[in-house]
Amino acid sequence: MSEFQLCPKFEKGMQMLGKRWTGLIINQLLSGPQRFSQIKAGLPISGKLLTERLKEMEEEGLATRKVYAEMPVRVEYELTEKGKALEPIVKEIEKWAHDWVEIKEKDDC
Amino acid sequence: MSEFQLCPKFEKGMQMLGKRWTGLIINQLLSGPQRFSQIKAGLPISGKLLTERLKEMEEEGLATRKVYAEMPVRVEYELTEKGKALEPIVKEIEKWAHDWVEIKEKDDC
DNA sequence: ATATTAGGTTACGAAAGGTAACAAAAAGAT
DNA sequence: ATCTTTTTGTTACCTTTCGTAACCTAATAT
Repeated sequence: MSEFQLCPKFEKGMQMLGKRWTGLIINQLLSGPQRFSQIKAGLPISGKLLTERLKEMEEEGLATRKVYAEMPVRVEYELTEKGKALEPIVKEIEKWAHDWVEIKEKDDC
Repeated sequence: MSEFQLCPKFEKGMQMLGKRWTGLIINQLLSGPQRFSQIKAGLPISGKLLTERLKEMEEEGLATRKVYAEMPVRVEYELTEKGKALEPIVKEIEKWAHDWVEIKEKDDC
């Protein structure tokens, strides 16, 4: 017995956000274009996984990758319109987390 | 070099939603308390994973499990206040998916 | 005794995640 | 010319999580 009247668009969206790190990377990029090492410094993610996620995000049309052939090469990632449109979701998650998530230490943020 | 000024509550929230199936299960339960088999019928998830996720959701305080000792046993899962408070997030994801996700087939939903 | 039904659990191979060492490319130093 | 440094990855290797299918339990019905 299997009846999936689930909206495929919604399911797809959930799959994207429901992938480890993706939401946090988007949050990081919401504050503006950033280079690889900056994103990495802001999150407890390994280089391997960050590369992987950024590649996926490019393929999904959430972010763009730009290479600047400078001194040591500079690579910047920037959210597309589609990516920036995720901001309300991230903000709602922030609100919810603030109101409902308990953390041992007194980390009020 | 690692500088994580990331809010732990936010990170925790992201970890919860950023886990496969969790978002879709919450969406399913937003329409009211449901028994195990109903949830399973509404999603392409295996019984094993559904059990696992529901257990995690109980531990996180997102849902409760009630056993009714009837004919064949009936087990119902229901969102807590904390769980119901996720509704705005789910709605935002629905909106975003509707506006931005493209699907091959003409599944407008 | 056997079958049925709901809600799981177990075993096992496949896929994804995490860590750490290594690589490419290009400028600058020796 | 060779060596070093910097940034952005990549590879090898091991652990954890997923996914499928078979099996289990308890209570009734046949």
